[in-house]
Amino acid sequence: MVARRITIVDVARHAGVSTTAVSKVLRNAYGASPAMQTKVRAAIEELGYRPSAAARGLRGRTYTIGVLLPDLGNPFFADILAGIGEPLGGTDYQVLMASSCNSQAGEARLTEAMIDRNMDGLILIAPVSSRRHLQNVARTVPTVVVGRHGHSPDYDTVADDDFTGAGLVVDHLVGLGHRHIAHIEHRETDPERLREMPNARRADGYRHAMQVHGLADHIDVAATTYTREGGYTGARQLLSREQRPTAIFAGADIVAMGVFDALTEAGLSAPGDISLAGYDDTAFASFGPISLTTVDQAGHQMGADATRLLLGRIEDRSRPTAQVRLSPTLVTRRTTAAPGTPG
Amino acid sequence: MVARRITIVDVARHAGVSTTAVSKVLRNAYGASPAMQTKVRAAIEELGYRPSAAARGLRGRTYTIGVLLPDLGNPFFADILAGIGEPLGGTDYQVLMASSCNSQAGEARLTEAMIDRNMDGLILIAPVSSRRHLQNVARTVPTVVVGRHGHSPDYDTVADDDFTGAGLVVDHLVGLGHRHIAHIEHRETDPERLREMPNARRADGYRHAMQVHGLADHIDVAATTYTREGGYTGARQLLSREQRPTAIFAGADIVAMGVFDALTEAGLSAPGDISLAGYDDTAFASFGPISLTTVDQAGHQMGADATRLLLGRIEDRSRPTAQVRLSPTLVTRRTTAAPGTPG
DNA sequence: TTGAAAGCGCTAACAT
DNA sequence: ATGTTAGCGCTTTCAA
Repeated sequence: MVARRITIVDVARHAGVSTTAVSKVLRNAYGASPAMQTKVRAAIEELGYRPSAAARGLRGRTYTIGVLLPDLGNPFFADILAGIGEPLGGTDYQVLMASSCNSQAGEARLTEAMIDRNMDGLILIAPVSSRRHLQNVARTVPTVVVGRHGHSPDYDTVADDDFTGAGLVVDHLVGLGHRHIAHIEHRETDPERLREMPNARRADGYRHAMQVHGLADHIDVAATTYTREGGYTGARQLLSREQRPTAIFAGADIVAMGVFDALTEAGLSAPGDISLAGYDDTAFASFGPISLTTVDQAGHQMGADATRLLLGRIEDRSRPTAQVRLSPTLVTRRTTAAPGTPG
Repeated sequence: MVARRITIVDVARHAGVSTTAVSKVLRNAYGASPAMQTKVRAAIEELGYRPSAAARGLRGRTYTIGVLLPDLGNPFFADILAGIGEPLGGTDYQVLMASSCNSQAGEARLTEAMIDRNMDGLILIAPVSSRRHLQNVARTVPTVVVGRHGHSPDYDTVADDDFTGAGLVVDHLVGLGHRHIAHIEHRETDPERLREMPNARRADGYRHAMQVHGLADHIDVAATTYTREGGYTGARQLLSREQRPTAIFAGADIVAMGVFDALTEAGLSAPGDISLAGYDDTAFASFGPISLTTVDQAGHQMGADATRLLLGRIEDRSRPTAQVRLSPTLVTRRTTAAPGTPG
């Protein structure tokens, strides 16, 4: 009932050549005459042969790249994914993704699963694992880490300059006349993550920019999480301050979404009652009724760069690692205005 | 430099048994005494052995389930994904996803890629491929199709009762006093898809419900696509009608998002100027400033049911196919009100 | 340039 | 209950 799959043996027989010859043509390897190539390709075509990636993996490559996402709910990752796919057009590589649910355990399980499935390379997006774990992964399989700072001799990195990006937001708000600018950050205590995670760099950038503007006394941070719930909780904290901020810089658009939930609940609006800025420039930010001021960190390009680095590392595992740092840009929309501007 | 991977041979040697014995323990297969089990498990533990899914796949299973998503931008799919993972906890199965970019070519390429990688089973979410292609896939590998109607002897299906769901929305709007209720649908011409695609069923449900309420003359459909752009375009069409509708039923929340874009642009709001309902009950719908009336189609449960059906089919490929039909429920929020209600 | 033959790590018949 | 052996479909030496 189920048709037997066409194998390389069938192709070889059909073309009247050896399986070795077919293999060489498949891989564009050295040692196949034009005549041989033609013959083999014709046989492949006629038989509708497709190589088994699983079997190939046992000796050579699986032509599979694994992408680890923290979660699917955050629309920012869709941008990165689109970028990742771009340089792969026209190659035999396929991208397979998995979501780690933002947990160290999940990341460990999934990186192992991808290694066990002989993937040729891994792209880890904003991983929360320890540096040690990342190194172990990278020593086993070519790896690129996206959205996390810190050099490594074992993996390449692509990240946005989050420190500067946060500064852009503060500069913008100060320029509008704000002084009480609060920030909602993702709570971080681990010293390693404090150095490497984008959220920590943004919080640092916020603090630094406030100081530069002589507003050190007005630094006000609500430490929650980079989720919609975190934004809601953080905003409630900030709104109940004795000295309520006139502007909130949420560390991510998804956080700003939660801030909006809290504002709505409190009968407030942005920018009428309070200015609000996010980070990531997700599709949500450009949404008409919201029109969120945010920071574009070029997710698409981050993804494309990551793929290019990975393909390079797959070809040559010993080449020195690279660190790509992308410059963010401010996207001014309608949720930020001078304090006291009527809604 | 790169440590050689531990194989089943290492484990066998370490435990002083045959590789067959180890294999049996790994698979909980018949023919391994408790003593043997203990010995082997200890060796596995000590050596930190993990089986190569790739190698296993060549003979048995890869313990990998492939999920095909139309796109990552639509937050509804995150719900389904969460549901898919649920019954897999505690098993050796891993879920690997890929996004087909909503194209037939993409779906064909990715289903092939998953088959070439020896996946044990496939879950196809709202596929746009021809029924013929789906059958071919399902005859090659156990397959469950989610979010698409139509029986098949080869694959199981899980779908929401979209026809009824659309009726719920119309009933609600009519109950509020609306008569000019318009619908934005995903344009469909292919007769097969007209029968099977959820969007077509929703459009049918809308038309049918309008007739039941004696509003056949007020049926008004803008045919675009189930995207934010489609919602925007459709809304612009509807807003420029001589007889402007007092309510719009968008076929999906993501479409409603585009409608909001258009409303904002036109200086209108919901429900003040026009009532608006969506479909899917995504995270976006519950967003405070929006609070969209919509239909909950229990994405989580759809995913969980799909996985259970798939696991069953993997165990027994010859069992008859099942069709699970889930009942949608209306989620009333703040974008719908009686016509003429002040915003 | 071509092909024969030996594996990759595992599972499944088939002994014992 | 345990082990021996032959593959799964491919790639990679290594001869010819």
